[in-house]
Amino acid sequence: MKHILNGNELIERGYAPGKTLGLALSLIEKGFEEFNKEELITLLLEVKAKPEQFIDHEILEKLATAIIEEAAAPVDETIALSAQATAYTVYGGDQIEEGARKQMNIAMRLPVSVAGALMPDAHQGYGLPIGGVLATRNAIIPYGVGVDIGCRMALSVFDISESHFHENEAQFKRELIAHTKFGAGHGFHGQYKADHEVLERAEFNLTPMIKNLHDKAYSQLGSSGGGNHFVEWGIIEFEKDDGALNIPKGKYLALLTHSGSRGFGATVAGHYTRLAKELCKLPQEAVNLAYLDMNSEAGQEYWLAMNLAGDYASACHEVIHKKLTKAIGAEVLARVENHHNFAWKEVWNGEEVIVHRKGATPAGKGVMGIIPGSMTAPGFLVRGKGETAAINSASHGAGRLMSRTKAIQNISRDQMRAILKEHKVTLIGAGLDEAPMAYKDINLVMDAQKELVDVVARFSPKIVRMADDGSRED
DNA sequence: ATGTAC
Repeated sequence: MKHILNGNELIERGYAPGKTLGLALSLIEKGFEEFNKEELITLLLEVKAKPEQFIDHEILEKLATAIIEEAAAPVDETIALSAQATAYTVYGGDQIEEGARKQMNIAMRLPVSVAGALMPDAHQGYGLPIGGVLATRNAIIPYGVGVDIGCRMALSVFDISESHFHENEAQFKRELIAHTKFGAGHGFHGQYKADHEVLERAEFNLTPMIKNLHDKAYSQLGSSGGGNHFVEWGIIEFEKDDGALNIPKGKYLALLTHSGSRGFGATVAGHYTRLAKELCKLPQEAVNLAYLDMNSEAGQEYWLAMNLAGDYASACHEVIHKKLTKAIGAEVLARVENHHNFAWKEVWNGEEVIVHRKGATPAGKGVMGIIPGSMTAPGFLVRGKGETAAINSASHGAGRLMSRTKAIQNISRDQMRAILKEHKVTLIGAGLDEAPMAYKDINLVMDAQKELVDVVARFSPKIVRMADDGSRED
């Protein structure tokens, strides 16, 4: 090397480390033989101070251009992640895929993260894993709630015996077909549209975007959508009297529904995720965890819209249950419901936090919830034990064993028919991606969360309706 | 999860 000038000397004299420093060091090798070290430093500091005077310089033009560009570039607003992830508890660890753990590790490095937990049905999602619970300080993460805001379960227990149900299965199947609606984009039209007071809520006027969704929300009220959503008749068994629900031990007909906030919630989720990504710049590995400050206008807007979507999802279940209860002429003995894609303000370890449950069932002490299995595996009515390490949560189901594509490739129609026959389950709709074999063993998942919930009753699906195979439904 | 890309 011709010159004895090194990078550290330039940094000491006020050159910022990075692209321009490297450029300066390489360019001085292309000439300046007559310059001594001090003269070189003076020259380079001059370029840095007044780059515009050097933009026509034969050698230093590139350096001057880079300095001007750097000065014009916006300040890097990226929020740094903590080097160390805050510790969190994993339930059913040996059944949880690596991708879900990696995502949770990143979430636990957010500056707003207070506590987290992975439920035994956890698997990889966008941002926060499905089956992930995250408590934050004064921040709400749209992708920590999930795309289907207010996705939830609802159960009605009827005063109808198992034998009465079996003697009239054809009628129950008929009513299930008559009063439910499945498929992406689908809803009710004209006189078939349902009504509910949620449609009168003032929050529908919160923003023009939300106002524009009112018609769609009206039309889709009481519909179920697609994917893993279902409406099913089944038999629920209480092995002992339940005082809280006032249900004597025994078997009853029950209706179990799984669906969310349809197109309304999906559009709200998409809008505020995009907004959060604009307002909250995070490193590449964490972009889908962009959060909104709860005190900001956007944060407050999302909070109201999310709660509206949650109430709308609840209303959809209520409409389905009312229609079917009326159709079969039954009396409802008990009703249980819960969100499993939502965020709540809760106190955890003495601090008010925002608890995000993305595919997780609230399981505070004494809180009832529903954890479905699959179309042939049992679902469970549970009572939370209020486990602090799990942030008062439990799994939201069995969790997937195979991705949708893998299930379609690996499971045959015959296998599907055989397992339905074996469990005496009648199925309307559904593709192979929802086959029972695509899911983990719910019994193993329940075993892994004995510290989180007690089982109150066991639900066995009998007549299940889901959306037809994806692609062509029109 | 959702109509088809704000």
